[in-house]
Amino acid sequence: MDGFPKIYDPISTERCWQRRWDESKAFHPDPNEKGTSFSIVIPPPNVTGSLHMGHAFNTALIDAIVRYQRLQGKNVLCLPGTDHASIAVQTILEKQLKDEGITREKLGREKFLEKAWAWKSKSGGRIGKQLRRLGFSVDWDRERFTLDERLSKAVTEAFVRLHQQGLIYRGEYLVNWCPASGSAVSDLEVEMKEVDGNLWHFKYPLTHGPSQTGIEYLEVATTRPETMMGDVAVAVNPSDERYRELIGQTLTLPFVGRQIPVIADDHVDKEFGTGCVKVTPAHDPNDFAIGQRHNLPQITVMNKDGSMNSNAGQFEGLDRFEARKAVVAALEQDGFLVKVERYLHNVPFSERGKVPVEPLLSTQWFVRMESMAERCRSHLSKGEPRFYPDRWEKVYKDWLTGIRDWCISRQLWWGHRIPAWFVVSETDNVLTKETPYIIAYSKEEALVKAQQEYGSSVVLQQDEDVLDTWFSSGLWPFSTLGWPDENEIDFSRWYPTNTLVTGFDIIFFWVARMTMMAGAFTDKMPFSDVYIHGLVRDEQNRKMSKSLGNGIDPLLLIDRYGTDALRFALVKEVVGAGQDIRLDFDRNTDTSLTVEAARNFANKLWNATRFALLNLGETTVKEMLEEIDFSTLELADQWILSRLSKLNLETSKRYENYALGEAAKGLYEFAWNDFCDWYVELVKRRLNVGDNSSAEVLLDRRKAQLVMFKVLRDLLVMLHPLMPHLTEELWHAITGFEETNFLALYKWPELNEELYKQELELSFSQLFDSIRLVRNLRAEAGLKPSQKAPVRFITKNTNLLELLKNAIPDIQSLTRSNAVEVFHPKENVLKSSSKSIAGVSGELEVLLPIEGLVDLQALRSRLQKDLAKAEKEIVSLSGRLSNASFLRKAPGKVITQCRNNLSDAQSQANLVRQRLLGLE
RNA sequence: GGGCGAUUAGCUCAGCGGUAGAGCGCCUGCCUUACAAGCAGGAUGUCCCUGGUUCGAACCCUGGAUCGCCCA
Repeated sequence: MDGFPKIYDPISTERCWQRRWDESKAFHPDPNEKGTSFSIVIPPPNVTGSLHMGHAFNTALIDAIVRYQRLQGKNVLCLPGTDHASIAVQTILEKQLKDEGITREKLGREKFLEKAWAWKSKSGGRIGKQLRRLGFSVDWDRERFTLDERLSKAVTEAFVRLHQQGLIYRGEYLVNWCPASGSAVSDLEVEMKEVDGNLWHFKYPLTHGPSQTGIEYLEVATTRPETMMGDVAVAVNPSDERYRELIGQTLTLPFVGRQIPVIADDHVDKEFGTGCVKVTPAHDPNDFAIGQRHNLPQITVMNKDGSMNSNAGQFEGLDRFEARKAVVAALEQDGFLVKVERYLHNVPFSERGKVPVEPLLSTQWFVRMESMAERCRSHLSKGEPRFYPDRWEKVYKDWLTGIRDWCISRQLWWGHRIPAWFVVSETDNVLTKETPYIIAYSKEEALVKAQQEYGSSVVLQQDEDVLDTWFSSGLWPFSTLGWPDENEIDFSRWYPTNTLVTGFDIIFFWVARMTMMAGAFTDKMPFSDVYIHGLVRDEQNRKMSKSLGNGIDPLLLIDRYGTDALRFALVKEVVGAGQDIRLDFDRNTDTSLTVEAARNFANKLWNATRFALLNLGETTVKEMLEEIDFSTLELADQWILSRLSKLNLETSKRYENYALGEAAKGLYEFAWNDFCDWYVELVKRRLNVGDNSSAEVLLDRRKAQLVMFKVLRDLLVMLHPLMPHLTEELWHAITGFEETNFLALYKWPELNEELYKQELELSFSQLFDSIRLVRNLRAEAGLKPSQKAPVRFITKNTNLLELLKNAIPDIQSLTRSNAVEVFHPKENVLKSSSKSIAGVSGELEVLLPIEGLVDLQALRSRLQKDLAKAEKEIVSLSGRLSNASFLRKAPGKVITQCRNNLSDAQSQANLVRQRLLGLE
């Protein structure tokens, strides 16, 4: 067994199979092949990133699903790729440029993009390598990147079509402006954070002196004093008696001197502050709405870098936060500041830029969402797609209901440039809000169109902006398969895809965008199932993130424990319904007890296989498995095959229903408990016979070998989706490496329901209980494991009696007894052993006749403990059984069980009492 | 303000109407020739609180507490 060391080395094994799968293109499906299709596109990782635990988790789940489907004989495509992550890449590159002392504007668009591509190919390659180390069974030949030529073509196509349908428009609206990245961002890229700030109260004096009732000024409260130069009105509630007489009058804005009207608007909350609200339409979404209702001007007081502009008068040039201080100081100095309150309020932050977002008026491109969302809602009402766990369906649906338009333009360079050409010659060669534009597939087409409309001397200028990365990601399930060319064979073969597997954090960003885009362009939902999983959290239950620096590098754990161990640990922890999982990790030693346990499991399987091979004999496993005859097997063989067939049924159900954690646990328990702890131990006696034994004994050995290999092989297949490398290695090992195909491309074991024997399983669990009882007694008696001792069973239960009699050799070997006897109480054989150690379980009495060694006191207290337990049970059970309504209303099955349990407890109590008397 | 989830053994989590479970950790004993990354045995719980439904509640329903997340 040179090639089979005692300890499994995952590193070399995993590397070997990864290379072989890769080189033989094992996961490169042929679209022309027969069979049911199954397809998954992976959530494209950010091309700039490196692999984190979230990817490892997502990969473990997807790979389990696709590997399972392959074993089911389907024609499976699992398509990998990355997205271009506009803002992230650009942020990184600009930082690099800054360190070199230049700006992207100085460098120029073309040079900048060259750098971006160079960086992409470096970092994209890294992601690919890392995904390979996870053993991800994707088709690398079909790897895609959102900026690929074909995917870019799909983006243009999508933009053009949406525009034709009137679903894309351009306009000046209040958008979320991120001063850090110098771009607009969408609503989803804004996160609200509670901030401990101030509420400043100011006086705005009435322009024409005191009112009839003597009011000289209105007091307004704001958290953002720096925007006051953009105020165009003060609003009060029309029903507010305090200010009714002032409506229509004007106030004079401090510093600026502008006269602004007092207006009435129902949306003003009378109770909040003074009931007067300053209205700044160009810097606040609510004020923007008020401004629209009252036809107010919009005065922008900031530049796009967050500094104050000329409308801010004396504050021009200051950064917005410096301006806040300066404005407050100036107001105070001039006597306009009434008071300052501490105030906890929500501030919108840019998710990427990590700075407060500035609501800013700006001309951008938008997608009209309502009709697209409506189409999705209608699909959803037909169960398309179906969410696992289903509660996420509600989250998805709620977001689609009352959806807002999507700002898709970004003032960035890295990305898909918007296919819009402005006819600047129509507006004196200057780009303005009024400049007409042409949407086209190419510059040439745009020119032709423009000339037709505006004459031959037009001058065109393409929009500088790019599209939101999620716009292209929204096309991912079909752009990767060849769309817009719907005749593309991959598209017709694998679209729509089957399952999308992703974290709940991107249901809106990505899942909903894909369904909307797919609905619009393919008239189908892009996948039938959405399997939503949780996030991996750190040992303190925090979300792992780059900015916290609390991420755990999966490769660190892979190097230490192996990929399969990490994957199995992650999946086994999933179990429940899309709950977050917490991974323990010791940062000082880079160790994880959870992953270590999974590694130990891998080693257990390795050694179970090692044991099997040590007992193989001369024939090959292949021959062996062909000769198996299920009709003449020993009871233990039948038992393990019954357990195995049950496992087969349960496990395939679990894989189908995305209950992967349960699948993992079920396989773990079967492998470790049923197979290793019981079956292998039982079978050792039968294997451990000399070659010149009788024909009957040799035949029995043969059967044991057969069954052991059958079970092991099926187990390896079923476990393969979760631990692909180890199982591939062991599967080849037990076939003597004669098999040229991969386990990964093999087939799921056939389910033979005739092997399922409920009665037998019950008997064996009784047998195991009996054995455990003996072991327990031996331990209490202080017998060394190596010390042989006799054991006697006494029971009046004839079934149990038979069972134990038949299993005498097994009991002997599993309890290290040198003589096992089984009696009916009528057979009066107990006299000499009244002082032996005894235990009772139900109707079974176990005696260890080892007088002299027995500690009477210990024995008595043990029996008393048993008695107390049995008596407690008797009280509880007889209480229930004497309850008339229980007998009337409870199902017969439960009552019968209750009666049986009671009679067990009673006979146990009686037996224990007798034993105690015998000790007097 | 609206919604979702969690709360079970020291830790991480299963169980979701019929006498409380697993893994890890802990204690005791074992190098029993597959595995000490192992084997055998053992200890450990007001199943967050509160009412209610039920013959019976960790599980279903009221109300509440704490923690976390999403949306406004």
